[in-house]
Amino acid sequence: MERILVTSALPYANGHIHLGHLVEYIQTDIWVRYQKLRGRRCIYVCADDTHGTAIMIRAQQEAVREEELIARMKQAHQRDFAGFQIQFDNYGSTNDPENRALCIEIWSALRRAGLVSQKEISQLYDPVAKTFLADRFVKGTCPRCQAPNQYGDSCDRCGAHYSPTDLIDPISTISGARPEVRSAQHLFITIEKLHGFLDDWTQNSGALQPEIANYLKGHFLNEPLRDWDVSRPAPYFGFEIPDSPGNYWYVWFDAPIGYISSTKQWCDRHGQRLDDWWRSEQSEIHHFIGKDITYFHTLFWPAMLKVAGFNLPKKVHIHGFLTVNGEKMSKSKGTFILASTYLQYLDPAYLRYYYAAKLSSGVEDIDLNFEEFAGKVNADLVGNIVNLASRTARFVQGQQLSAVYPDDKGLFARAAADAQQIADAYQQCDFARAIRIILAAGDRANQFIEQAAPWNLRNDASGAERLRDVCTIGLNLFRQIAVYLAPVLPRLAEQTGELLGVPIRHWDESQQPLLGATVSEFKHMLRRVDRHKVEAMVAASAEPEEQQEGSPNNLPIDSDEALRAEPLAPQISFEEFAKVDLRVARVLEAEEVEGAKKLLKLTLGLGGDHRRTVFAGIRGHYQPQELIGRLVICAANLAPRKMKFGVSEGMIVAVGDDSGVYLLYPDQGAKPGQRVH
RNA sequence: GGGCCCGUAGCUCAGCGGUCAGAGCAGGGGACUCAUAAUCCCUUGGUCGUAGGUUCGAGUCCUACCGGGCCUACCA
Repeated sequence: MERILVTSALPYANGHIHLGHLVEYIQTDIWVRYQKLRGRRCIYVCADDTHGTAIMIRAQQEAVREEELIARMKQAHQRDFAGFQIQFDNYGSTNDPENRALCIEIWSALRRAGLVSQKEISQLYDPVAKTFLADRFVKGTCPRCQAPNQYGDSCDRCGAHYSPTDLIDPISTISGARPEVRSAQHLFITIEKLHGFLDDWTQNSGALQPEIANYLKGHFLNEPLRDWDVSRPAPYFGFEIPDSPGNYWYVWFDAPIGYISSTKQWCDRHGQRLDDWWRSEQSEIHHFIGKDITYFHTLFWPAMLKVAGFNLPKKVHIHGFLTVNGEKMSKSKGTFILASTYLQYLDPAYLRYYYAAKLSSGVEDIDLNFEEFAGKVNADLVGNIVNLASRTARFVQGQQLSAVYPDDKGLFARAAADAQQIADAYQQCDFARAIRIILAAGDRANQFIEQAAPWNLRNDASGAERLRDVCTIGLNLFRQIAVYLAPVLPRLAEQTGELLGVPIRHWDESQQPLLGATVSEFKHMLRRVDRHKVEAMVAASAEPEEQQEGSPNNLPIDSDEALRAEPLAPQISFEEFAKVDLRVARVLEAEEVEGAKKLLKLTLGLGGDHRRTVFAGIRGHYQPQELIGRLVICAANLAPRKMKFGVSEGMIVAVGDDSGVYLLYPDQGAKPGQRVH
């Protein structure tokens, strides 16, 4: 195939990217990077989905123009994606002029095919906000079970389905006004006329996973397809329909067209013809979507493409949802984690790897379990894979790898032969299988190094050649794995290129060992997951208001063990307390103290040039790296104390004993130098 | 109401009609010390949700039931 065009679903401009979205974008990005690594001509396009009532209302609430809102959100989305190394070839917007032009083109085709009809629809209307109300913007009392505060389409208490006009005492969630029933003319697409085509395409084209094909057959295609309502009366934020003034295309009509218009933008920038990508036998289209938007992409969208003469998707890859610690993401539990929040605390490589290790080609949900997340990354990635480089490169720093590949008992050849299986797994989106095969190669490599014991060869001149050979093998086995993992961990592939002086560019580099290359100084490629940071991320994501809603009965029952172990000190006066000057300080530097078992040497900043050197007995409980930048509380007027390793000019406040030490941190907003009162 | 998916060791999963059901992590024991408390070796652990059926033979196919998740078109 000459060209491969890949898309992810267009994120809605009404909210920020969170870890649930990222399942899809990371999955797609891995697949695209795999294709590119194989040397295939592949582009990855996406865009912001910007239209609809929700955007209009939000813009009203924030008192900005819609264009401003969506521009701001697009910028935020792109920054989040870049932070996770998701590499789009083009990122557009459904509000771009290219999209309008393509909407018109496809609309005309639907008109010409006689598929557009007009019908009058009765809908609830908010007279205050002056807008028609989608079901989700209406609340009221369930007509069946009398449950209050139910949405306009169904009751989550008794499960009844009804029309919003059946609700008792309905109110608009936008203005609080009582909605009235109004009717308006809507435009419909008679998708039933394409029923035969959809039967065939969904069941026989191979574009859909079997369970999806089944689902469609059992649910939609077993009866006449209902007409699809594709217009909304003004006011609506979207494109006005040229031949139906006052009506706008429903957001789900123009959203998928964004796939094409984003491609168009890329083509215009690269001197390519759009038709070579969207109307060509030599091009295949792959959509990656979540299961919630299945029918839009497997019924309406193929119907539109068919009528307008575009290529049909070669494959619609449908994935499940993300749960966190086994439950739906929850704002109150701090498991509704935004991409930007994650990036403040953790390396994106962790999540890319973790998702890859859990993703298969099915539509099952995947669970992000933080305990497993930390364990998997630390054990598999750092302990097994990266450790291969870490434990061999240092022996041959600044030297060259052997000129002839030494006898490695067939290890390199064996892993080279795995390439086909790994490639198949990537191609089928069964990344979990790819990772399993790759990890097995890592295990074999570690076993080899264990047996070859390079550390026993280094001090012996006669062992120098053998040492070089062993490290040549170890580093090549590592590099081979880095090639296989390059789609998942692009940064690791880059670092491997830097270490060995030859960049990784192609899958086939897994097939031949690298010889004679000069080994650079080894630098850590990936740090272990710091569980404190995971906790901090969850804490930062928790919405405090909802936490307070928790019943007092849910408070943990604390033992008085700590109090008994260390009884309260004698009472003091306020004046005595006030003598202690506690200050907020920022950790500017942190390092382990040579020769000391428990001490870390910290440089604290109190703002401006005011600095203190403090020795704290927290080594083993905190990594120096993780402390840098944090705010702590320091006893600032304590007399300096000479210690074996230098003078300590204060103390930092912490609780605990040898079994665990916990630093105290000021809440957000505190500034260095502020006094504790 | 209808539909789809899932239910295999404490956890995450592999196994998709045929050797005594496997891996990683966690747990237990040992070795090593090059490495980011990394690595290596050994080891504990499952009547494969339940009950029937098809078959010479079933986690593996069929049926029912139980449990969990999700979807159900003028919701983005």
